[in-house]
Amino acid sequence: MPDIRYAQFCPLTRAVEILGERWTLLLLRELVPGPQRFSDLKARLPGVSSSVLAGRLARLEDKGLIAKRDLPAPAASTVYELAEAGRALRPVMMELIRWGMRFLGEPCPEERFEPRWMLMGLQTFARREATPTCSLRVVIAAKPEDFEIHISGGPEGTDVSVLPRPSQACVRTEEFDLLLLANGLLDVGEAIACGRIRVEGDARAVAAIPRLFDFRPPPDPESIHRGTPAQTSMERVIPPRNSRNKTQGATR
Amino acid sequence: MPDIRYAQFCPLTRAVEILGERWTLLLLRELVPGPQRFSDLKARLPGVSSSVLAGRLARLEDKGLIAKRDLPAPAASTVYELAEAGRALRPVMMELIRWGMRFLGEPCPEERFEPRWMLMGLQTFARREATPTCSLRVVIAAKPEDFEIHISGGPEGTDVSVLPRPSQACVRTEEFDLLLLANGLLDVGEAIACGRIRVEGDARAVAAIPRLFDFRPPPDPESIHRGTPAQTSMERVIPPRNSRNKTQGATR
DNA sequence: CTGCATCCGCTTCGATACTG
DNA sequence: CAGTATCGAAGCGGATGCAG
Repeated sequence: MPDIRYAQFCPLTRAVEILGERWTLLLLRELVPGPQRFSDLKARLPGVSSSVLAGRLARLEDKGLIAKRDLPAPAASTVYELAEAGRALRPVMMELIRWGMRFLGEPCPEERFEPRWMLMGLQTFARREATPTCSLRVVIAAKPEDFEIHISGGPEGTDVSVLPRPSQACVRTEEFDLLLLANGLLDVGEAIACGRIRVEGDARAVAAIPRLFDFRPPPDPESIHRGTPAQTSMERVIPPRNSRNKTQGATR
Repeated sequence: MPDIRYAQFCPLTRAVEILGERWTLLLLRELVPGPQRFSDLKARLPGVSSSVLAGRLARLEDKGLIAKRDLPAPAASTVYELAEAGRALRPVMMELIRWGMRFLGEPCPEERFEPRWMLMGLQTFARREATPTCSLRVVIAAKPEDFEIHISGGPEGTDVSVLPRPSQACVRTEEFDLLLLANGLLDVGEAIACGRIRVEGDARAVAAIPRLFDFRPPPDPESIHRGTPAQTSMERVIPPRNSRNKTQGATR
């Protein structure tokens, strides 16, 4: 399994040499909430073949993104978990999630959805200015097993985690309704009224959810500075040199 | 050229469906400093085939990442430039550059280097706390033509741009010596003394370069919170359930 | 000369089967 | 459960051709 090489001395090239293959980033995303076994990964990545998955895991372990660990006591199995270089990908994934939101659209009927995929999304769009006063446990009902997300006040605003927190309230949702609640597409009171979500404990913790997140994309800097965005580029306007003429060495 | 589809309702999946193919992100990187023609892109991306490049360009235009524009007056040619969704990739690229720095290492002899690849790198590692007092024009000597980068004080600390700025000083460097200067691997006085760089104007602008950038990677949050990073994961420790036993529906 | 389209040999991928 | 082996299909790199 030879490495992909672009033969460029550039940090972005180094990154895509490691991350740019099929499945690689999605595989790493699966390891963010916690360690996973080979079969867990294969089951949650529909369409990936065993050999490709094994190859990816070996490469990523070799590069120091993930580590293989043997479970000790009862479940004698091996799990894969993020290593330091893999954990350092969090800002990359969050920016990819922020950017990818504009293409999310509506879910196609044949598309899968795993509740854990919301974890980093909620972390990405959590407002740093807003801190929840009540700690909330969210149970997302899912088919093989439920998935829990804890929303509480942290040192840097809203804290979203899978780690257990003491919670004053608990809400049970289906599918990606938590996402709809967070960006205001699903009204909290309405969802409670029609039984779409079920709340126990302090209901204000659930009512506060829409204020804790901000899904709006950042403004385009080009449309701020200049008037006609269609005429301008990101940095320079045009390179009007045609091929190699006499102005070759002119450094102004 | 059918789209890559992972059949997952997830913003990260949407992002890698568009960006995850070979060459795509490197192609977009080439458009960051300004518009480029088809042949420019093909020349600067060694190894890419015409058909793949044409396919990528068509797809990216279709998705709204880039736009095709016909040059008006003398050079009757078409150029590709970033559109809004392509410009919005800047944070993604910067985080990929920040992450990829740990794998940059030394340049292999067969690896290419383009001065423009340093632009976003310098922007990524520019310290927000430090603002240069003198504006500096950097001319990087390159083979087909030189490349210019302007380092000046901006509203958000150090400003690095290809756009022309009024400059109090000018320095001429070779290859990636600007990178070495910025992270302190090449001493300014020493480089001047041995003729490796040539300075005109206020020499303090060049001497200030190492203070304007910080290439250190951010600390691993895991190694801060806990004592034994080898034993812990990013979020949860282990999922010790073995296959499907009776605890399937227990939500604690 | 630029901007592709076409063809060809090679690598990679996806699906299934098989094994320790 | 954790992979390895196999095989047809698709994607890719390189060369060539061709229209504007």
